[in-house]
This record gives sequence, structure tokens and C-alpha cells, in this order.
Amino acid sequence: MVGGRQRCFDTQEALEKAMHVFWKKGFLGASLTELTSSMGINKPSLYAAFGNKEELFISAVSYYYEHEVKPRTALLYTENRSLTERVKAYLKSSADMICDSTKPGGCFVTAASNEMAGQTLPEKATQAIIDATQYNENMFFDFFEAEKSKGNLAADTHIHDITLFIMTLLHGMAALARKGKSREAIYTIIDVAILVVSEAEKA
Amino acid sequence: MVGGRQRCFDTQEALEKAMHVFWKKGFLGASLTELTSSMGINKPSLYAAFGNKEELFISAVSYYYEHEVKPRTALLYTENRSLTERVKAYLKSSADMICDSTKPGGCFVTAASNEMAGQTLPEKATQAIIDATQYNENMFFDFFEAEKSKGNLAADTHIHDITLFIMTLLHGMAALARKGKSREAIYTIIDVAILVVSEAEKA
DNA sequence: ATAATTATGTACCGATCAGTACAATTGATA
DNA sequence: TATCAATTGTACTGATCGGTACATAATTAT
Repeated sequence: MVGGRQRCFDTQEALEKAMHVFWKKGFLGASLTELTSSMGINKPSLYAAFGNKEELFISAVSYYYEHEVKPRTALLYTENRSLTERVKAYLKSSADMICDSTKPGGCFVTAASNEMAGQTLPEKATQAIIDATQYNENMFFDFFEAEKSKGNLAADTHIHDITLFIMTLLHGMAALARKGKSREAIYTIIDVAILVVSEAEKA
Repeated sequence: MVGGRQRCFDTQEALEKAMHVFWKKGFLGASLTELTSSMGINKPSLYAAFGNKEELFISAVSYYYEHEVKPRTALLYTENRSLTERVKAYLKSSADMICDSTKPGGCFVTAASNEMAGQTLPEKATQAIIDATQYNENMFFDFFEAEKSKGNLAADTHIHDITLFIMTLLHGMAALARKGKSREAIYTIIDVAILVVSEAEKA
């Protein structure tokens, strides 16, 4: 074991704080001054632990996916529940997250995608956002495809189309939640939109 | 008539160029260097004609609404077409705009809303975005309310809910279009989502 | 023609940006 | 206890940010 002074902060805790700053302010809007202040560390400590601003951002995206997105996918695979019920559960769980008052509001990746499309992000950060969104879209595509092969969706259902609809719904919900719409409002949107899924589900 | 040297540029043309820069890069991402370069003028000319960066941004938002948003509302009031057909026409017209390859992609106000929610915009710019989004939501609410009173919507239809659904759809479509989804992809999303409206419309 | 007025181009301002050099501090190893 | 490696805090760097002072050019009014 090598010697040396120990870190005075918890890396994961600091990363979570950084994620919240990027989530709220975006990559450009998050200054190192605010980042280090929120993380409770100094700039040299940040650079030693996370590389630079871009690498910290990429780590934050990864942290977000591991802690906020991936765990929710289990709701799609709950047993003894209809396809519609499972999708609805996923969407409402997503609504809980994007409306959580202890978080910055909306979806981090949705917000970052917006910035990314404007080509104001460095190259690797851009790729991280592309990968993250593609991961979710592929996940839903595979999910609906498997459900269709199980006979849980009408034979004439277009997997690609319903996947795009869900992606649209998630991005739209996130946009409204970010602007302050209440959890109840997002819930009613889901109740209205779920009709599309339930109609595609076989009786 | 007062004397003095005449302007060497067209104010409206320059404003349109500025709008495209803000639309693509956002308020923070749009530097004065890029703005003046795209507008084909120098900084003192920009400040003389538009005030400062914030006022230019507000003028760009106003220009966007007058030229890209308001004209489309007429599609909701076309005669001799069903409610569903009119809403569909509006959505597809919106899709044409957010997928137009001669434009920055997506919806300027949706993108700016995202930045606004992160509190990275100056006060008056923030208010301009709030006003713009509220204007559109109110427009749709009033539209659906009037349609319901005409008997074009089922009696148990919740105007507020279907309005929120449309707003979600518009924001979601804009998010996907901004990331490069094709016009055809957005069209199929509309075809899938319109079911919600047609089910609410009386037979 | 001359004066008054407005726009233009250059060259600059202080503030803030991301990133770092360096010395002091801490703690594990020997 | 002495040594060495790693972290910390301070103070700094060049670059870029939004914004402007000022001299010159162009146009109208007198």
C-alpha cells in the first residue's frame, strides 16, 4: 500500500453533488466555481479525482444512469401484471424522479441532449449523451419486441413506432416537469397517454 | 428627418440570423463573436440596433413566435375538417418546422425553456420564455374548450388534461427532432399519438 | 460648403472562464 | 522518528466572455 495523505471527501458523494449542478445548469452553465463549491472541495482536488470538467460531466452522466435510470427498468419486467400496467408503472416511477423536489427537476439526459444537439459540448461528452439516449431507446425497443413475441401486443403493432412514442412521452414529460409542472399533472398526462399502449395490447 | 449615416444591414435579416444562433446554441452558448459573425455586423452596430445580448435574445424569441409559431395556429381553425384532422395538421406542420434542415432543429422555445429552468438566463429573458410557453398552452386550452362547447369533444373530456398531453407531445417531438430524428419518424409518432385525440372526439 | 448626426471598425476594458504551479499539510511506510 | 507520497489551499495563467471608448466614414440639414 502506497502512503500519502488521504482524501478528505467521499468521491461518490462529491460526484452526486456535481451531477446535480450539471443537471440543473447544464455543461456550459456549470462553472468550476459552483461545482467545487457544491462538492465542498477545491479545484486541484477536483482535477486529481475526476480529470477535468468534461470527464467529471461524463462521470456524472454515468452516475445518473446507474442510480436514476437503470434501477427503474425492473418495473417493466414485474410478473403477473399486464403490459399496460407495467409501462404505466415505469412512466409513473419516471414521473416521481423528474418531479422530485430534492432533485433539479426534469431528466438530466434530456436536458443534456438539448445542449448536445447545439454542439456546445466537447466531443467525448457528446458521445456519452448519445450513448445514454440510445441505450434507453434500445432497451424499450427490445422490451416491446419481446412482449410482441410473447403475444402481449397486437400482431400489427409497429415496435419501432410505439418505442418512438414512449421516447417522445418521456422527453415531453421531462420538459414539463423541468418547468415546474406538478407530479399530479404528469400523472394525468400518463393516464391520458397510456391509451396508446393499452390499445396496442391484445385483449 | 434627422441626418446621419445609414445602416449597412437589414435589421430583420440580422435578427433572423441571431435567432438561428440562439436557437442552435442557446443563450449561454451563443457568443457575441458568433452572433456578430453570423449577423454580418460588428459589436457596436449590434448594441446600437438591439440593445445588448439579452434584449437581442428577447427580440429573437418574439421573432420566432411571430414567424414560426403563430402562423400555424390557423390550421386549428380550418373549416369543414374534423377536430382530429385539424390537430393532426397542426402537429405535422409543427413537425415540418422542427425537422426543417434549413433551421437549427427542434423548437427554439423548447430549447430555451430547458436553459431557462436551469436559471442560467437573465431575468427578462426568463420572463420572455415563460410568457411564450404560457401563450401556447393557453391557446390550446382555449381551443379545446371551444371545441368541447361546440360538441366536438366527448362530454367527459378533461380540457386541461388533453392540453397537457398536447404540450408533452410537442415538447417531446421537438426533443427528438433536435437530436436528428427524421420528419418521417416524427410523422409516425403523430400518427400513433393522435389516437388520444380521436378517442376524445365524439363519433 | 459647413455643421450636425448617425453608423462603422478597431482596439480596448474588467470580469470570469477552465485549468495549473507550487508550497504547505497530512498520513502511511520503513 | 524519518522519509516519501498523496492531498490540500492559495495564487496564478492565458483565453474568452459581454460590453464600450473613440476615431473615422457617411449622410442629411442648414
